[in-house]
Amino acid sequence: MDNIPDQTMAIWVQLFRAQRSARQAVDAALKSARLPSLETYDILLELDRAGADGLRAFALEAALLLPQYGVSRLLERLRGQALVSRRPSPEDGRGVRFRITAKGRKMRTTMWKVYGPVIQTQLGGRLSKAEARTLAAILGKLTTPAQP
Amino acid sequence: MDNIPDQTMAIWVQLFRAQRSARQAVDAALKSARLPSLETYDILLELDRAGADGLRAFALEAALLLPQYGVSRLLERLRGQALVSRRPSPEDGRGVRFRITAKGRKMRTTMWKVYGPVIQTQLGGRLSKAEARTLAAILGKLTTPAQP
DNA sequence: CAAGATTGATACGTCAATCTTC
DNA sequence: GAAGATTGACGTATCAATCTTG
Repeated sequence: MDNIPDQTMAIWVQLFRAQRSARQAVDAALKSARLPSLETYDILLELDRAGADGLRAFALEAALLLPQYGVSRLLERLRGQALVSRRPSPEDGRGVRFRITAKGRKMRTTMWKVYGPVIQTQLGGRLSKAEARTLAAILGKLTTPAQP
Repeated sequence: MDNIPDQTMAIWVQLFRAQRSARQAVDAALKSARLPSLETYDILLELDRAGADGLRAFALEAALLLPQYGVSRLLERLRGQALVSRRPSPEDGRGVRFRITAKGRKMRTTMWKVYGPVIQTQLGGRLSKAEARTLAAILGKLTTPAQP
């Protein structure tokens, strides 16, 4: 009657739980340190890597898989906290370039000191090297390849 | 300088992506069929399993790992759509019992017809049985055991 | 006072409409 | 007209305060 194999359901449930468990641990650690969200970290990381030229909003959309308005609203808030700055894009009158500020760079470092150890405890520290390699290989097969 | 091994970061990124990829596929399928969210499905499933006596709100909190107010607000909406019903708990004057309605049961079935095939395509269908077993076993190690 | 549950105020996410420049 | 980006309106999530019964 129910044609979905039990194994599929088991994987789905485990994948869901494992991710939620790790994610909640990170969220809780950041919050208890009164630091911004993981999403903010990801944006700061992208902008830090991008260097002096910064990034266009659509590049952040692609990198973080956020919708346009999500990037727009999030960057608006980060700018309010002076973690990023913006200026019109020189090469495209429609565009905007965002750069990380010195304060933003410092914030990212502070966040990493909390974030890094948590994922080490939650993930790396619970698996042998062989298990970690196996896990990464199998999970890689599950990530959606580009859609038609 | 950076003491978190690359492997830990790799697992975290892959775990995150794999879950997001599957989750987004499910969300998109439900939305394009104009059906309620996965969270709603989970509540309906719990209530369906609970049978005629239904469940207390705090039992749903525990089962779904939602905060109190989350359960309260979500059930309030589901009741608005007549998918669940509520009545005062006979054994505890503070409590409330929620039950799934016939309409709710039908909705759950309808949702499963969309939801099930998507996870089969996204997850089970991409792995061999051996990989699936290995994956489930390793992921099981990552789920947080009870906190002190 | 603690447990169960709800609610007001507020923050954040989402959709569709909009504006500007290409 | 399409791409890049923002915004108003609305729905949902979150926190702290509250209410009731144990």
